[in-house]
Amino acid sequence: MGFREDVRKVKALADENRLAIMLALQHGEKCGCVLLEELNITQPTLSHHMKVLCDSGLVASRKEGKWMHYSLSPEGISSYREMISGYVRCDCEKEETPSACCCK
Amino acid sequence: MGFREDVRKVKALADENRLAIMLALQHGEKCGCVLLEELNITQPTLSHHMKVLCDSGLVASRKEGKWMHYSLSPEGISSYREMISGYVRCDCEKEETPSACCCK
DNA sequence: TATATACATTTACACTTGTCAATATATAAA
DNA sequence: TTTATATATTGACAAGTGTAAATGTATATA
Repeated sequence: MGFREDVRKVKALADENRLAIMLALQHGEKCGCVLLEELNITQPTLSHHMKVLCDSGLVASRKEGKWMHYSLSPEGISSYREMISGYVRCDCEKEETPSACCCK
Repeated sequence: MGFREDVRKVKALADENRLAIMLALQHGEKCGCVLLEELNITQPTLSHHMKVLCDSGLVASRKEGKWMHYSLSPEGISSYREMISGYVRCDCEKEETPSACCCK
């Protein structure tokens, strides 16, 4: 079974601060120093969380001068949702009215 | 901020064995002893994972004699997907063609 | 009652993870 | 070059987590 990579992606969101970062980036790109002001964590801790999010593919980064700009990755988001959908769904396709299933 | 409960739900899937259990239950109800045969873990470990999944709401349990029958919870699945969608999405609603966004 | 089976709980341990202080690196400005 | 700013890395530590052995509990059967 090769769930290791999927577990890594799931774990990328298994933290309060990283959930907060995902919300903070929903309205567009932000640099690290701005995120740092919004979250009650130190700079090394933020740097650690951004690395986890970027490694998962959910967040993309762009360096400009001495600033790092972070933004949600459309491909990463799409891929993440599809991955989750593979595990969090029932077998309704074999039912009589699959389109009415809760998992849709 | 109150991400604690959401983090707990995310963490419910942040384990290889629990992902495997979600797949094993996709085709319908199974009792613990059957799951035990499919996974390479001991009985106490399975019991622990089932508790985590049930507490998250993703899995429902039903006791029948000395057997515990586990199944995916439609409500739990629906709720989980909605919760994830709240974090893993961009701000496309404010764009010109939100329906064409990757996050849909 | 005695025995067997299915499952839960307790306990202990190794491993992982989030955190911050200290330090390092890179870039821009004075 | 010197100084200030933004970020990354290292190291240490406490807390959390997955695991299995041992044990407990409930139910069914002989």
